Formats: sequence, structure tokens, C-alpha cells
Amino acid sequence: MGNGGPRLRDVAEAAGVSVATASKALNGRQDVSAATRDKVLQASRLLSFRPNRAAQQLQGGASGTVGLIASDLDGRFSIPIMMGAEDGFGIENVSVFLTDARGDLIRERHHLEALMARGVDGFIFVGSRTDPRPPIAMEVPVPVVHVYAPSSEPNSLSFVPDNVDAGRKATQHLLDLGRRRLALISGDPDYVAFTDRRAGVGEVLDGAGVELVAPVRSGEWSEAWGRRAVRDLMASGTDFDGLICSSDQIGRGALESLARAGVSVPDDVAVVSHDNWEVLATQCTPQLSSVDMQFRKLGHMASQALLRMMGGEKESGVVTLPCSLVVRESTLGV
Amino acid sequence: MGNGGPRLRDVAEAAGVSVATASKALNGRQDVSAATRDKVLQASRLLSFRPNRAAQQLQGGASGTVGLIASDLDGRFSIPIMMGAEDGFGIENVSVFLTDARGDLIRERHHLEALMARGVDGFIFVGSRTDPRPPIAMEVPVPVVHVYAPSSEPNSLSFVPDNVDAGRKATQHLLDLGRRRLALISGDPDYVAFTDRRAGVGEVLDGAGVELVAPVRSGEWSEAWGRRAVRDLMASGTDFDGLICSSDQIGRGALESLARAGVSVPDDVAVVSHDNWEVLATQCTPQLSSVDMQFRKLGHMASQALLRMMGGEKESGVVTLPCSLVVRESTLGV
DNA sequence: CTGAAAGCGCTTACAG
DNA sequence: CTGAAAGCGCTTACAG
Repeated sequence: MGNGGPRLRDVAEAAGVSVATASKALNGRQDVSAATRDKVLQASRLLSFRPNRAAQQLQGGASGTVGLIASDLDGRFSIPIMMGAEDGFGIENVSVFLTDARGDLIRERHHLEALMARGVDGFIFVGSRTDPRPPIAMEVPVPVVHVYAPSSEPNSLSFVPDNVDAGRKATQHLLDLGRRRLALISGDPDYVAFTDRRAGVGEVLDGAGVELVAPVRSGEWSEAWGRRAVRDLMASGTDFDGLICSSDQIGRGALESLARAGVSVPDDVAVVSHDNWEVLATQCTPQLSSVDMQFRKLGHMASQALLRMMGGEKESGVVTLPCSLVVRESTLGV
Repeated sequence: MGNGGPRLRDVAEAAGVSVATASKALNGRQDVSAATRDKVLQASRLLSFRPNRAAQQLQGGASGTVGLIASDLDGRFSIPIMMGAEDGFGIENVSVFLTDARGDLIRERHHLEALMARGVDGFIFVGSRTDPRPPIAMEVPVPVVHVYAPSSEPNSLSFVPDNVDAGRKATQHLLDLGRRRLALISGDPDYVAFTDRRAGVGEVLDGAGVELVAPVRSGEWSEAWGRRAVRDLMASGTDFDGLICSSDQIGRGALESLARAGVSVPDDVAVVSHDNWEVLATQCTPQLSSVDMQFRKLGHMASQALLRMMGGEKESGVVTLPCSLVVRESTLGV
């Protein structure tokens, strides 16, 4: 294949220099006179020359590609992370291979091998939950960064949303609105996202000397669970004026049960949820206030880290990014 | 970079043959004795040799990569299409570069150039609506296939869901259930998806000698519009027992207004919608029956066509894929 | 500061 | 059937 376009020799010819010199000029090496450099650059521009990546790669150069191995089947996490990374790398510098391992370690390994054969300069792994992920199936000779799901390996580098902070922000927001009788409805308690968000809620409540008006109700990350949990909560006679839901799906279910019971949101009960999944949070009435996990930014940070590591730096640890509350009608009113 | 692994010369050495022979054996060329071929293959396996793609590419070989240029910011279309393509190509044969042009033709051009410099063997363009898309910004020397949004260029090849068929299937389903007083709530009438689905509905109704009980109400592709439209429809005193919604968002809005008015679904009114966006369609009560657009299959077809075109065949036209109705509680009951 | 030469890891005519 | 040689489009020591 190759791109059928002009080759370096054409540029060199047009500029009246050797390929070697043309190469150096184009790569900004010092040992070229300014005049020569200009001639070459101009010729290159004129012919709209694009160096053949495969040839560069063969010298031991970078391929200008990165592999993103996802495991969220719908792209809810991986697409914004990919976009953030794209912005961080720059379109012309790095292109990203996107694959989905579909939660299968064997498939992951196949993707890894295929992408390594294509000479990617690094990998971004995107998990589907914030729990630590098992080690990668094989030795990888290029830098690796994990996003969303941290790696359990000690000298790996991960970027994850700060779900404790998310819990704090949701809670603080309700307190700021003057709500004191708070309840918490959560998803599957096996998720670290649950534990973390729960911890953040607790921290802020403790600081304010406030207690939840009812034990945490945890179940699934679904609207059905949100509906049921709120129905039960109301049936139990609990009096609450603020509700924290651990996902937008739960939040939507909650809104539905509240509406059905004639409870006004946010007047009687202010509701804040997590994830800020727009198709869910912005389509209901009232629209849901929700804590955003900043996927785009996480992707951007991952790209920058990868760039540094490709430059030879060693980095490791779990980097945590604060979340960001998006306020909408369910706490603010219209 | 290159993969640090074994090179062809290592395999050749291990097998006791020349690199040339090893290459031929590995590539299944005829002029190698069976015994030699076996020796080479075994050595290759033993060393888990993976040919350096960059080197192969440099001979004029294929790069084993394809560019997918999307424009749906959330990956709702492009991720399943990518997965379908991945299955069609086979993980080891082709890796796909995923980029999002974000609806910007300039950005699209940049992505095109970057991917061509990387020697992709073909492109898949994924649009965000089924309306014809403007021509690609530049001449592309490799095969191109369009998915979802057909190209307006005469000798291009496109794969799109058959939305007329989708309208037909939704309507026929309601008729099969014995519903005769049907209403239709649609999204933005500027979309071809609107016109097509509408046409399919009309076709089946005409065939059955049935008419819609109210003029089509068209607005936006949102839950808010679904809520309002159904509210208005009921307020107008229209008596209906079947409702077709042109998207799941509209469908969810409709369900909400029906519930609020105490109308039972599907007993009083059966509801069927379009898109089968699972996070919306399966999380409500009752769950929505919905027509699936078969993105995965579209992606698979696109990959097969691309493979054929890379093999030298010329293909063009707009290929239409029948949709598939997924029946759930909103028409079937529990 | 410039260019001829070697080489990255493969494949492909071409001899033998 | 097998292998030596040339070459894909670049980059990088090395001379000059």
C-alpha cells in the first residue's frame, strides 16, 4: 500500500539536495543550514509530502499509534476517553487503535498481540468498573496506562475518577441547599465505586454532624432498583428532603417513584445522582443534577502520561481526578 | 519501535533455511516443499513469531489496518459497527483505527490524512443520521465504505438500515396484536429516518385498509417531546389503542405520559418504538418493544465489502439491511 | 553543512 | 524446490 503520494526523494529532488539532507531538515536536526532547511520545508509543503510511517517505523522510530483496549461494550467510557486522548496527542502525531476485549482476557491477549505486531508505541487500557483489574496477560515492551479501572500491579500507572470526592460533592451540594434529612440509594455494593462514593458521603455528613435518615439501600445499577428502593423508603415512613442516588439510572428510577407518589422534586426532595450520563440525566423532568466523572479529562491525562513515558520517564501509581458536579433542575428547580 | 520479538531471520535459522524460503513458507506460497513448510511453520510457532507489519507494508503489502471515521460523539453507532467489523475482519488480520470527526469536515480531513500516512487499507465512514452525507473532502486511494449515512456520490458504496422496513415491522406488529386505532409520534421531520419510517407505516396501513386515528405528530427526538405529544394527543380526545414512536426517547416520554394519565400499557395502548437503544428501552416499565437497526450486522457487512474491494472488486450503490423487531412488555405484557 | 552508504525486516523476481 | 540479491522509503552514523 503506502500512500501513493510523493516520497522523500521527490522532496529532495525538488529542493535540490540529497535525501539524507532532506530527512534531516524535515526532522529539525541541527546540522542543516537555515537556507537549506527552508528550501526543503517549502518543497515538502508544495508537494504536501507525508513521510511514510512504515518506513520510519522500520528504523526503530515511533509508529505514531497507540492501542486503546476497552471493555465497556457500549463505548460510554471509552469514546470520551479516546477523544480526550486524541486531543492530548494531536491528530497528526498519534492515531489510536480502538478495540474492545468484551471482558474476555483471551480476547484481550489477541488484541494485544495484533496491536504489538503493528508496532503501537503504547497502550491505554479502559476498564468498565473502578475495581482493580487483573494484570495484563503478557509482558508488554511499550508504556501502558490504565484508565477508570486501576491496575493491581505495583509499578503500573492508572488514572481514575475520585469517587470519594464525587460522594463528597453530591452530599455537600445537598447540605448547601439546606437539606439535612438525607437518604442514600446505591447500586451493587460489590463495586468499589459504591464503597468510595459511600465513603465520601459519610465524610461530609460526619463533618456536618448530620446522619442519614435511613440505612443505605443498595441493590443494582438499574432504574428498576431506583424505583423500588424509593418506593420502599417512602413506605417505611422515612421523612427525607434530600436523596443521593449512586447512578443516573437509579436517579431516574427514584424520580419516577417520587413523581408517582406526588412528591415534588426539588421542592419536597432534592435529588442528586452520579455518572452524568447525558442521555439519561438530561431527558427526564426534572433534569438530574449529577456528578460527572470527567472521562475526557482522564483520557487527556492518560495521553500526556503516555507521551512522557515514551520519552523515557518512569511513572507509576494511581492518580485520582476530582469529579465535577453538574447542577440541574432536580436540585435547583426551574 | 517494532515488536522486540523474533524476526524472520530467527525463524529461518531455527528451521535451517534461508529467509526467502521461510517467507514463502509462512505466506503459503506454492513453491515450497511440504517438509520445508512444516519445519518453518513449527519454528515460527515455537518462537511465536509475528511478522513485522511495517516491513511488510513497505513492500507494498497491506498494512492490516482500517480507519473508521465516525461522527456520532457518543459511540452509540460506531462502537457496535466497529465490533461487527472487527468480527468480520478477524482480530489478527485487521486492526481498526477509530476517530471521531465530531461533525467537522476539516477535522475529518485531518483524520483522513493522518490515517493515510499510516497506510490504512481502507476506510469505514459512520454518519450520525441516515441522510446522505457530503462527499469526502479528498481523493482517497483506498476502498471506502459508508455505514448508516449513505454517501451522495454515485460510485460509492453504503450500507444503511432499512427504515422503511422498520416502519413496516413496527406497524405490522401492532396490527398482528389486533390493534386498529393507531397513532404515530415522530421526531424531527427533517430527518430521512422520519420520512422512511413514516413511509413504512403508511405502506402497511394502506395494505390493511387502516388509517391513523390522528395526524402524525412530529417534533424532536427527545423524551420531552414524547411526553408532550402524547399528552396533547390524549387531550385532543383521540381514541387510540396502538402507538408508534419514532425513537426510544420518544417512546419513554410517551410511556410516562400514559402512566401519568392512568392508561395501561399494553392493555389499553400497545407501544412500539425505534432504535432499540438498550439503556433506554430495557430500563423502563413496561420495557419497550423496539425496532433494532442492526449496527453490528451493518459493520460486519461493511468489513466484508471492504475485504472484497481490497481484493480488487468494484462495488457501489446503497445496500439496505432489514431491521429487526425486539418484542418486550410494552406490546406483549408481562 | 552535505551526501554516499548501510540498514531497519520483510517480499519478490530471478538464477540455479 | 531453494537461496542470493535487490529494493520498499526512510534515518543515521560516518566521511568529506
